[in-house]
Amino acid sequence: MSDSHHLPDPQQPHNHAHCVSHALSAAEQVCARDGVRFTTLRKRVLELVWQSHKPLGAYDILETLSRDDGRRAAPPTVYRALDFLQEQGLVHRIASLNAFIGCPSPEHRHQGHFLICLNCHIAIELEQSGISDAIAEAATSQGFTTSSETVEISGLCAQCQAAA
Amino acid sequence: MSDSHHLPDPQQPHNHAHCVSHALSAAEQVCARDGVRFTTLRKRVLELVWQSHKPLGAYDILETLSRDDGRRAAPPTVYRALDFLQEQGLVHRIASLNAFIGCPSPEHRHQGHFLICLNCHIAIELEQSGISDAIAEAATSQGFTTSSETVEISGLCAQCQAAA
DNA sequence: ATTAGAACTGTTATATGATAACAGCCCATT
DNA sequence: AATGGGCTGTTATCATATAACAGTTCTAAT
Repeated sequence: MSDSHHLPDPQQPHNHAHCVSHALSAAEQVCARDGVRFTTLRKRVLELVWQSHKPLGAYDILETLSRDDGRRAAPPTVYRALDFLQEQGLVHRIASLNAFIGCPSPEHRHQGHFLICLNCHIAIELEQSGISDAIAEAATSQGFTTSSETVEISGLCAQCQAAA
Repeated sequence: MSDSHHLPDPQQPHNHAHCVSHALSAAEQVCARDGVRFTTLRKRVLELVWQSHKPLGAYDILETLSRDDGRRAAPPTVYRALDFLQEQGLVHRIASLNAFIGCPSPEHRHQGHFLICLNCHIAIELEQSGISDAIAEAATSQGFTTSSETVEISGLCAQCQAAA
């Protein structure tokens, strides 16, 4: 479980196969650790979510799945897999997009905070950002107890700005 | 436009009629200032959104509207009004709830950041919270240019914790 | 090895949230 | 009073998500 190496910056060109294989093996480990079943379907869905760094809609996944199998899969098939993956912290849901994205560091449970590019549609998960601290402070000041955080920042990523 | 007085804490019992009348007159002023039409429909929808401090779904608004008029209103009627109100900064959309809530301070344009109680369903808009600073810092560190922020914190408000 | 129960998946139907497209109306300006 | 832009009505449809139940597969206990 040596996870001290860096994952590539999703904004930069990179060998994305590494992202996928890393995500899948991390998922195997998480599921083994937690004693839950990483079934074929769940693995396929996670793999599809990881096909890029862009959040993917449930119906997009459904379509790919249906095409691959040559028969029409139904929504609950995908939603149940996605629910499972979210529960295990393997994917995050992006509320502002109704879409799902793979979590790059599922071994420790956390809330995802995202930068979402309006141009290339990539979503970058922020880690150690100070945002959680600011939220905790604001919540405390109102006597509020936090149980989940939705933080989704839309704008332009560095690459797309450079291109424009 | 003297707006230096305090709005009541939505968590505390308060004379909610004041909230509504304040919101409506603020809206009148904003629309007059910006040269846009605060029509009867738009006013009615804003009033409905302000019936409580709980985010309200578009179809809830639609239902009330239909009931009041004795005939079935159609979704675009409400969505167009809501779009307008959002554009003017008079309401915010809560992405994690697919719902809408009145903005307590529409005179200056801003992103809403919210604490949302899972028990009583009230949403408290944070003002001056330090969250924006933390976001700006995180975005800058990634070379990202922010154009909009979705910040929605779910948990338990002070009142509901006290009650439990 | 067998089996009973739990967990997972398939399938049909439906709920819920949002928008496209076009017709008609109102109202501010001329 | 005419006209043109903006607002609203209406129908149809799309997009996202879930309920309910049937059937299958896996696991754990015998």
